[in-house]
Amino acid sequence: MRADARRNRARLLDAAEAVFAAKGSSASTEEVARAAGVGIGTLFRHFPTKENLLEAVYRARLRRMAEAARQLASSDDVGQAFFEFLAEQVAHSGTKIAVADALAEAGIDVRTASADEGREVSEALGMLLERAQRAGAVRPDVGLPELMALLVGASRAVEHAAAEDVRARLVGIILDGLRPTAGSHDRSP
Amino acid sequence: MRADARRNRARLLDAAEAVFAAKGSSASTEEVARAAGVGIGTLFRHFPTKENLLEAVYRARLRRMAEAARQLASSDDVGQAFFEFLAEQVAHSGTKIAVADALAEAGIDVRTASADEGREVSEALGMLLERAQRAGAVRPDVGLPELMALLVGASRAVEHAAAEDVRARLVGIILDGLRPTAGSHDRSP
DNA sequence: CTCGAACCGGAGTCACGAATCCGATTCTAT
DNA sequence: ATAGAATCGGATTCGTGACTCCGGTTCGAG
Repeated sequence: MRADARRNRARLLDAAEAVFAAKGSSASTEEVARAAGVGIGTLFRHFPTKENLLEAVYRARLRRMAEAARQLASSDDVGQAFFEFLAEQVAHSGTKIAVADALAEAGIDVRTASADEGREVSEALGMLLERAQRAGAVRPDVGLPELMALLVGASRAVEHAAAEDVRARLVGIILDGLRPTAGSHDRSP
Repeated sequence: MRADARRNRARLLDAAEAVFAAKGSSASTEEVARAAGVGIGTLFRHFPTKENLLEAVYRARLRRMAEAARQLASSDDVGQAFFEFLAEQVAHSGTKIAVADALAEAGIDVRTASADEGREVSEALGMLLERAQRAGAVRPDVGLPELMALLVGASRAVEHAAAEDVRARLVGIILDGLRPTAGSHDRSP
């Protein structure tokens, strides 16, 4: 693969992630190409289908997420790491709609195309969850399915909270539901 | 307004709600018309724009939601009523994507078109929340914005949980986050 | 340096879906 | 019962966006 081809492919992936994050996955391919600074032809050579491009973006995102989870799973304080991970993933969920859509589509992809990345995330997240539970930081009746669905929902919820402080409190509320016994309910940090 | 016109309008609204709930709001107008048993022309006479049709569906949904909240606000046990309301709205959120999208779009409409219904929901929900808090059933640092965002997020989350028991547990987790101190964490009812 | 292969770009094709138009078909007031 | 006004329905128009095609350009091995 030629050097310029690889560079363009990388640019396209980055641009796609940014554009889809900002405008939703119904943004046009042309816009992605423009944002990447390449022609449409180039986009379609690298990703023969829009769906294909979306899938690539999702996979990359999933891979990063799995990586983050894996790293945190071996942290000193697994409980704290667990909640930090969730807060991080939700709050900083790309810039906007990214993680939610990524996981939404991933829910489909897991069973179809991007099975590898899906499994990766499942394993890493499952590990993190299990350890956090064993450490007594998370109520024991929460399973991996609940956690993944909750992650999606939390991301969505945050999208609909404009103000920053509302977002923060929202994440706090959701995470508190995961604790074995309710934590401090202070409104200000 | 002629009787058949009114009847067709009602049919269209029902069909639209069902179709959009089942297939998302990107379903085609033709499909809605077919489901309603009328021609496309009829659809566009009643709702001159697809956006217009969507808005009508959302408004209707919001109105029903506000109505439900109002009724429960004067219940004997406001706390229980509060949680039942949320569980009901989330679980039975139309059949699929409805409430989430409805509220999502409503978030926009509230500031623009369907201001009336938006305010209605806000008031009713705010009332319900306040009373539930005063009754000590809901932690006091939760505001209306958090609650509405949480409603959206919870609906979304539930969508991504296929199994019925996962859904139930998920709702439980989310609602527990709203309690002043964690409730029972039993896995089975 | 040079040549061929691979890559780039964007004008053009094609399909799909929203919205229009008007002859055919009801309804309702008289 | 009947006129005529409003409504219905679907063939058609128009716009948008995914995807193709091919001449021009760029890379890199010899």
